[in-house]
Amino acid sequence: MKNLTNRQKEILDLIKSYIGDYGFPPTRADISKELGFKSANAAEQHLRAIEKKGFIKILSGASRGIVLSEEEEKGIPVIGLVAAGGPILAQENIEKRIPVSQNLLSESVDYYLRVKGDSMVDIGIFEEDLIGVKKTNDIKAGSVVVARINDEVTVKTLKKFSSEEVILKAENENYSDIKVNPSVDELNFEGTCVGLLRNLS
Amino acid sequence: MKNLTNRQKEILDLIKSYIGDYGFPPTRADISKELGFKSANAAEQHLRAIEKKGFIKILSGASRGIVLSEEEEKGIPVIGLVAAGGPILAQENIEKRIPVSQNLLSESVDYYLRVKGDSMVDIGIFEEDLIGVKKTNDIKAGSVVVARINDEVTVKTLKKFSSEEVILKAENENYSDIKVNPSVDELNFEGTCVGLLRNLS
DNA sequence: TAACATACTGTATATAATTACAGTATGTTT
DNA sequence: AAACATACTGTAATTATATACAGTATGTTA
Repeated sequence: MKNLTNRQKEILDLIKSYIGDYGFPPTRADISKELGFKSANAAEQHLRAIEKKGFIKILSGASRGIVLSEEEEKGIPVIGLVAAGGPILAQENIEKRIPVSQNLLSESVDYYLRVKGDSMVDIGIFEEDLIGVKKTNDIKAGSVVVARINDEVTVKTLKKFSSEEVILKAENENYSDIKVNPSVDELNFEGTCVGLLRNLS
Repeated sequence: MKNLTNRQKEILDLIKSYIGDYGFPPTRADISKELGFKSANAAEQHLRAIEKKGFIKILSGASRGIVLSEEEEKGIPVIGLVAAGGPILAQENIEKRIPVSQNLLSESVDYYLRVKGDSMVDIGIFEEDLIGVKKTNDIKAGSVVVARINDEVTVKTLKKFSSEEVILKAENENYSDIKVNPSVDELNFEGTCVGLLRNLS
């Protein structure tokens, strides 16, 4: 599936948000009004382009006949084990998908990560829990982060964050802090933990 | 909200199932075709009646402008504090609703209950967490249950369950077991805990 | 440099869709 | 018995919507 241009992304986002608001897709005129087009045909042509790239299906003749493609509806990916080397969201890491539901966790979740190990039990994050992760560069000390140190993905509380030293704290007294020197070790923050799901049944 | 007639229910169900199939509501003609009406006006008048009873909202002028009412979209209720005396799911206890998403927790959840207190921290259930509760009579020792003892609602692990004695265990060493004699105290099981949601952000 | 994609405006038209009005028939409520 | 709700058919008008065609302008790809 080819990539959308920024403008096309804007239009696709508008369609999704319109459906969220009204429960049905917008007309060409609705889209044009929202984005300031003076001709409904601008929207029409964008829709054709987006359809060509496979993100939507246009049902000919039907009013508001815009159908989001499978991929679009799929929902939020759940990541099990992260294969070393690749990006977290690589296809092979995706265990399943959870249907989107906006208000479930207050902030938007980019993916769910299945927790391995017991290093966070003291703040109630247990093995096999799913933590909701938001991809962000806005990393703050004190928050629970998903970090990648030399290709290994770990979930910890960020205790200290400076260019000389980063301290990651396990919330379990049996574990000691992880100290990383960003100039020596490769350190990336994959995101911040904004929520948690657990199946008990 | 008045009750729908059977025919009106059929039409409402058709609308929901159409939305499920296509992602947008049907036109009057679509409804008529599906139900065998020879006039689109039959559908129109049914819609008006259903709107009058509060189950849908018709957006005037908009094609396919049928919006399911709050109650129809329901979602799963979130219960905050439970008012003494009444049923848990009474309207006044419902804090908000979370959109349905079937696969979120593996079993079906009837409602979410906001956890008060720290009596379950040892198994990672913290204050303000939302536990997913399934109403069931199939109560098993070892599972986390929502019980009502003399009108007070509590979440505990069910340790022993017999007609002479019921033992509810707090998962926190600072609390001791609650022993209840069902023939003396009023004891009801509201449901079993099948999952957990937590907002961290 | 030609072909093509992106990103629009502007006009026009066929058809999709809502919706009003006029009926018919049956059953229920006051 | 009158008034009203349900459950439709049938016709028609207006408006909503999709969509084709003709342009303009800019940037990218072969």
